[in-house]
Amino acid sequence: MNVEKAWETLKKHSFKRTKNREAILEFLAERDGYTAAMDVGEFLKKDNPGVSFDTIYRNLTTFAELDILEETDLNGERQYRMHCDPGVHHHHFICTVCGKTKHIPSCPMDHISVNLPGVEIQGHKFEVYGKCPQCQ
Amino acid sequence: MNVEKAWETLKKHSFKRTKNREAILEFLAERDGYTAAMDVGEFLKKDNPGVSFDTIYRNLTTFAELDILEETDLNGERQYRMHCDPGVHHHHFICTVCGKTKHIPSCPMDHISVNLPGVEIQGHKFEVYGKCPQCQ
DNA sequence: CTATTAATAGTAATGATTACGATTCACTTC
DNA sequence: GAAGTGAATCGTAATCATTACTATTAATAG
Repeated sequence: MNVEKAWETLKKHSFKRTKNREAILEFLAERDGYTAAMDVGEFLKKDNPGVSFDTIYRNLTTFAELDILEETDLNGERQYRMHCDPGVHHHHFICTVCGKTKHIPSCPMDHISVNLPGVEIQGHKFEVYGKCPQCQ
Repeated sequence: MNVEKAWETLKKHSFKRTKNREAILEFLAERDGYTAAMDVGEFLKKDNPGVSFDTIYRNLTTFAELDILEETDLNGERQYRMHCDPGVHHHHFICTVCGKTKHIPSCPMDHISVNLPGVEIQGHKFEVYGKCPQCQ
C-alpha cells in the first residue's frame, strides 16, 4: 500500500484531504515497521505543534478500519504500519527494539488443525518477536 | 498447576504465605480462562476491601515470573490464568466474551519455516479468538 | 517472644487513550 | 470564486489501567 492508493480509498469513502492525514500517511509510508500512535503524534507536532490526541487517534483508527494501516498492540501501546498488502493474509516478525517488521507469508491456521468443537472462530494473532540484524 | 504446587514454588523462592496471595491463587484456580488484573483485584476486595493496586499487580507479576500464572495482553488489559502445564509449550483459543480458554497443543513455530536470515528470535505469540459454545 | 525484612495499605503519579464543546476548514453548489 | 454545510480539528479535561512511593503491618526465623 502506498500513499496514492490510500487516498483513493479515502476518497471512495468521502473522507476529506487534510494536512494531518497527509502527514500521517507520508510518515508511515517512509517507515518499514510498526510505530506507536504516540510517536506518530510526535511527528505531526513538528509541522503542527497543536495537533490534538483526538486527531491522531481518530485518523489512525479510521485508517486501520479502511485497511490502509495494520494495527497491533505491543507492550501496552497501539502500533500502526502501512498495510503491506491489503487482502492478502499474512503475519510479521517484529523487532522488539526498533519495531521493524519482516513479512511471514504463511499462516498457522493453514498448518494447524485447531480442534475446537463448537467454538466460533473470529480471528487470530501470530507474531514472532526478536531482534533484527541492525539491533543486535 | 494447582494451588498446592504454586505454594511449593513460592516456598522454594522464599515468598511468604499471605492472605492476599492465597486469595489470588484460589480465585484463579477456580477459573478456566483469562481474567483481567483489575477483576482479580475486584475479587480480592470482597474479603479485603483495602487491597492496594500495588499488592495486586506485584503479586500477579511475581506469579507470572515464577511460571505459576500465564499472562497475556487482551484489548489493552493484562490478563492472567493458572499455568495449564508449566514447562510444556502450548497456545490457547480465547473466548472474546468470557475469557475462557481451550488448549492448543501444537505450535506454529514447529510447522512454519520462518525464513528470517540474521534475526535473533526471542519469542512469539499465537492466540485464536472467538466465541465458546456458551457465549454464542 | 523478638527481630528482621518482606508484604501491604493508602494514596499520588504516570502514560496512553477517550471524550467533547467550540472553532476551523475542505469541499459542494451556485 | 463566494457562501454554506458538515466533516475535521483544537484545546483541554476526563478516564482507565498501571506504576510508584512511604509509612505501617505482619510472616517467618531464631
